[in-house]
Amino acid sequence: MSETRDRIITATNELFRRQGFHATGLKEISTASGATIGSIYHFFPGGKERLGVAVIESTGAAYRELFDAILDESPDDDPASGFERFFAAAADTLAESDYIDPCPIGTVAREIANTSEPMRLAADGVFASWVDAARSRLTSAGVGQEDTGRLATVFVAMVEGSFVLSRTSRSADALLAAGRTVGDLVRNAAAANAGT
Amino acid sequence: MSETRDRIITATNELFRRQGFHATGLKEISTASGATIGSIYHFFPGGKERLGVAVIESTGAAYRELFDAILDESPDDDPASGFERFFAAAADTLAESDYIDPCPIGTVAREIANTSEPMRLAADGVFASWVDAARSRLTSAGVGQEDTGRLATVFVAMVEGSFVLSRTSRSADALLAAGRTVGDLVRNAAAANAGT
DNA sequence: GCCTGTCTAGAACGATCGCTCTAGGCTGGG
DNA sequence: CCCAGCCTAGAGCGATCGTTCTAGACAGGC
Repeated sequence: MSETRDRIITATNELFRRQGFHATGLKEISTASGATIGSIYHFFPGGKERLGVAVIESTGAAYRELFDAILDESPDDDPASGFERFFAAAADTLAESDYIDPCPIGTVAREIANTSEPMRLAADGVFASWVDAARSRLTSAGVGQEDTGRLATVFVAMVEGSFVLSRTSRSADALLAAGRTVGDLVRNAAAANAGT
Repeated sequence: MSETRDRIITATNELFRRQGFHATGLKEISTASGATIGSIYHFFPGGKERLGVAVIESTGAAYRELFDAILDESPDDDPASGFERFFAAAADTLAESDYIDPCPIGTVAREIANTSEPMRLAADGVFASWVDAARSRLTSAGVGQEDTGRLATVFVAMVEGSFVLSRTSRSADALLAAGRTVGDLVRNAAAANAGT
C-alpha cells in the first residue's frame, strides 16, 4: 500500500475526529497530509465520499484490533475487566488529545446516514464487526448465548454514547461510568449463566 | 415568542436531524422554514452559530419533557419500565421518519465540540439536564444514592449510542437492546438497594 | 396624517466548496 | 536512450457557503 495513501487516510481521520465530515475540506486534507489534491483524486477516484469510506474502514479495523489487544491482556478468570479497561484506555486518549473525538466513525455516521449510502454501509459494516468481536469475547467470558448478542450491541452503543458525553463535557466521567457498568453487566451475565 | 422564529427553529431542527450542522445551509433553512435570510438574521443576530444554540436548547427542553411524560405513565411499582418504554418510543419515531436521527444534539455536538464553544456549552447543558431528570426518576424508583449518578449518565449515553447504531443499521435492534438493558439495570439496582 | 420599531425581502460580497483538467517528474524495463 | 505507467502538481471550473447590506411592508401610538 502506498505511503502517500496512508498519510491521506491518517490526516483525514484526524480531521474527521476533530470536526467531522462536512467541515473538513479537501484543501485542508491536502495540506495536513502533504499530498496534493491531484494525489487525493488519484488514490480515491470517487472523491471525498470514497475517501470517507476508506477512512471508516481503516479506523474500523484499527479499533477492532485495539479491542482484541486489550481483551487479550485480561486474566482468564476475569475477562469482564477487559471490557472495562477498554473504556479506561479511551478516557486516557481522549484527555491526551484535548478531547478530540476518539472515534470518527460515529460522527461521520450521524452526518451521512441519510445522504450517502456507501458511507452508511461502510459504517454499518464496522459497527457489525465490532459487535461481532464483542460477542465472541462474551461467549468465552461465559455469557449465555441468549445474552451475547444484546450485550455486544449494548457495549458498542455504550462506547459511542459515552464518547459523545465525555467529549461534550470535557470529562472522563461518562466513559468511566459506562466502563464500570459494562463490566458489571458482563460479570453478572456470566455468573447467571454459570449458576444455571 | 414569534411564530416565524418558531418555524425557523423547527425547520432547522429537522435539517440538523437529517444531515447535521455543517451540511445544512442557511438558504436551505430559509426555504424550508418559509422565512427569508433577513428574518433569520433578525431573530438570530449571531448567525448560524447562535441559531444552532437555540435549536439545541429548544430540542433539549422538548426531550426532557417527553422523558418526563413517558415516565409519568409508568405504574408506581415498576418505574423501570418507563425507561424501557422511552427507547421503544424512540424506535417508533425512528422508523416512521425513515431513520432520520431522533436527536439533532448528538450529531451537532460531535461536529462542533472542538470548534464552537457556545454550542458545545449548550449541548453540555442539555445532556446535564437529561442526566438530572433521569437521576431524580432513579431516586424515586428506589435506586440507592451511590448508583443514581452513574446509571443516569449511562442512560443518556445509551440513548445517544443506540441512536447511532439503529440509524446506521436502519433497524430498531440496538434501541430495543439498550432499552431492555437499561430496564434491567434499574430494576436490579432498585432491588439491591431494597435488599440492604 | 406621520413616526418608530419590528419584521420581511433578497441582491451582493468575498471566501471556500468539491471536482476536473492538463502538464510534468520519476522510475523500471527494454 | 526511450517509453509507459504511476504519481505529483496546482490552476481553474461553477456552485454554494455565511454574512452584510439597503429597502420596503406593516403595525400601533400620537
